[in-house]
Amino acid sequence: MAGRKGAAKPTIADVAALAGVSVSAVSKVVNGRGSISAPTRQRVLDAAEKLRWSPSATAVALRGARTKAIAMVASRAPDVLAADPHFTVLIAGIERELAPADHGLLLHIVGEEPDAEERAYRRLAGERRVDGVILTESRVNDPRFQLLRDLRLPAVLVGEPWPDDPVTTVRAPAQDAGMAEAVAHLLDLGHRHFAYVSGPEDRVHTVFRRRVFESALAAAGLRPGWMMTTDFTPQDAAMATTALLSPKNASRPTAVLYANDTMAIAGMYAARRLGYDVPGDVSVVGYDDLPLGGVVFPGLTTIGQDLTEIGRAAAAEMFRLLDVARTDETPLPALAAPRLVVRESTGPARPGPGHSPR
Amino acid sequence: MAGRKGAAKPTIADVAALAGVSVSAVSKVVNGRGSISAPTRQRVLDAAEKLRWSPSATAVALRGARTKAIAMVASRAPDVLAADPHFTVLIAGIERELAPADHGLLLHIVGEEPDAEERAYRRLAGERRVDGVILTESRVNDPRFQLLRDLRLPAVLVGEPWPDDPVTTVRAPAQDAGMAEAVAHLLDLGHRHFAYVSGPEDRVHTVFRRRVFESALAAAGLRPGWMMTTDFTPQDAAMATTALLSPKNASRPTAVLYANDTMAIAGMYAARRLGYDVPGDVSVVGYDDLPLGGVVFPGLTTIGQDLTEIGRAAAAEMFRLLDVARTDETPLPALAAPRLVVRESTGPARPGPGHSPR
DNA sequence: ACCGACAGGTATATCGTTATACCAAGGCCG
DNA sequence: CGGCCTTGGTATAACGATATACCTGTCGGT
Repeated sequence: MAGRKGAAKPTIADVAALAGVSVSAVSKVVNGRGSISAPTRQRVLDAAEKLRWSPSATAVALRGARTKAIAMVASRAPDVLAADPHFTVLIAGIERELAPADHGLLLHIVGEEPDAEERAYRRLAGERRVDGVILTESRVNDPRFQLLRDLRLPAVLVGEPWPDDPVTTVRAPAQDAGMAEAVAHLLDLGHRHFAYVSGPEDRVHTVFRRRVFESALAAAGLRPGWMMTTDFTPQDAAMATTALLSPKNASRPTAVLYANDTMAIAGMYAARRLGYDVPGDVSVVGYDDLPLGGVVFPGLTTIGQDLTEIGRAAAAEMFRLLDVARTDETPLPALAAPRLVVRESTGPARPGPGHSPR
Repeated sequence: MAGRKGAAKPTIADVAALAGVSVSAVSKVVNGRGSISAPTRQRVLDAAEKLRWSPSATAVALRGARTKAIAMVASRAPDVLAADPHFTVLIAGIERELAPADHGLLLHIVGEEPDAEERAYRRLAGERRVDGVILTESRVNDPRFQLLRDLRLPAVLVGEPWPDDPVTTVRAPAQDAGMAEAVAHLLDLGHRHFAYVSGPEDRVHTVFRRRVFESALAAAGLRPGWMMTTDFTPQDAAMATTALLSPKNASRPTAVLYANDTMAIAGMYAARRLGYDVPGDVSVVGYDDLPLGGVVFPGLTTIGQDLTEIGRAAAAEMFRLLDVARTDETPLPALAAPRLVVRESTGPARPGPGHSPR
């Protein structure tokens, strides 16, 4: 019952035959290149419509044109991805630009082993599957940029690059604004003992935000607070928080900042589990402003960035690199700087440091 | 400094020239087809290695072979994706099978408009970009199966299909086991007033789980409880919960089940915000068992399923459909039925229904 | 009346790979 | 020793679309 028309997929030759013209004529019509009379054009269009024909992407790609596909390689362990929708939101933004321009997004999730990642890139480039690559999570001395350069694959990085890394980058202006605002907010509330729970050490944004964090404290005449490194999982964040707030820790922080929202949420409840009140005993700040932060209780104070817009901007930048005309000519709005979103997880510091639970 | 070798990408002809053989010989070596003497084979392999050559995916695809790419189309609004890592985990599982077999995953995130989705499929099929499609979120009278059949694109559905929908399906056995277990658990704890907060009505799993929920209650001689429909966002779940627990609601439920974990977490804190204790006043149950449920406080009791394994199984099933040999010959373990994971968000029902907050 | 320009097409080489058909040389058997 | 198989290759035609080169009328200008 389904598609009783001939079994095989139609080719440009079928369309030409049905329209009674040559294949060249069909090609010209669909690409608007030569000069074809209106009636002929219409016959071709009708024939294509009738046969449900559209040019084979592989044939077009082989002919030397573009693949019309962009790759994104995410190198995080599955259980990290399982907790944090960060990537999904970014991807949704990328797709918003790609889809209307008829480009596809080839997604690769590779483990954290570095050679697995390199192999993935080599395959992508060697097989000429994609026109470009969007990268995230820049690392210190990231080998990927040089690799992609060698492979002659255009690349766009989302987020902060290591200084002088030669790569096109998309990021909001005033990257440090959010963190600075958060520290100011907490200082206002009387906090003097801080901790920062970061992601892995090799991530540029870990190093970068840590630096902003420390200099904001230094500007207030405070020594850098506690620095905890995690693997980005909420479990690890909970463990780090438990260690920070342990009664054995004589100089417990009263304010803890986390590198993403899910870690902050995990930390917030780890504190509660220990008997601390949030924000009464400990103030908590996240990063990203994902929807979940708005519905937990207490609501999560966090540093917000519009990941969807950042994704769109990255895709648009890739199109610029590839010289692809965006379908929607209206320029994308400028990216907004990260901003502090104050909810309920931050509050006045209790007088005197080193207070105990209960 | 980068790649001072000739600028252009090497082709099979370059390899053949360097090895001093014909292109056919090279092709035979890399595909292991004809009979080639060991020394010749080695020279070819060395040449390929030296030039960093690998066969162009487009050329191979054009030749009539496979694209070596699978598509997955997710049709959820971006803000839903932003909250729920469900898809990311599934995708990670799919990739685990695809990557070693050198297959790519082409991801499309389309809005919820139904024609946008159809267009996406038509493009994928028309352009012959992928060998098959993995579907999720089966809908009632889902038009996609017939469409993909017409387009002759192999499809694998993840999750419960509408009865008699003609599609290859991957799902755990005893789909209703988890929900039944949860209801039994709550009955044991003395609960008699239930609510179910579901996703959109047109999703098959909404209808299906609702039915299991109702029949489990009926088996205990109870009338079906409250049924709330949401758009899957945590915000909507919070609103639904607030309505359920409103003092104006004379027959408030003492146990609420949610269609996913983020909704359950949102619901749990909506209840707390109203002054109810969880699990003291209200018990809460989620679905999926994502990592976050283990770190919130109180820990989320939820119906767990191994989404990563389900993703793997879907990819493996696709390979079976496409007649692609899996690289890892060891058969995948059978999928486990959804099971209740008891944490802290469920507890004994307070005597007497209709209790008030505080 | 003849030339050139132009509209409206057609024929064909090309992209990189693989499969089919083919071929040459050597060994084995009757 | 002639015929036939096997080994180790080579030449070439696809795959589907596009761009280049080419052809054929028709019209305008001189």
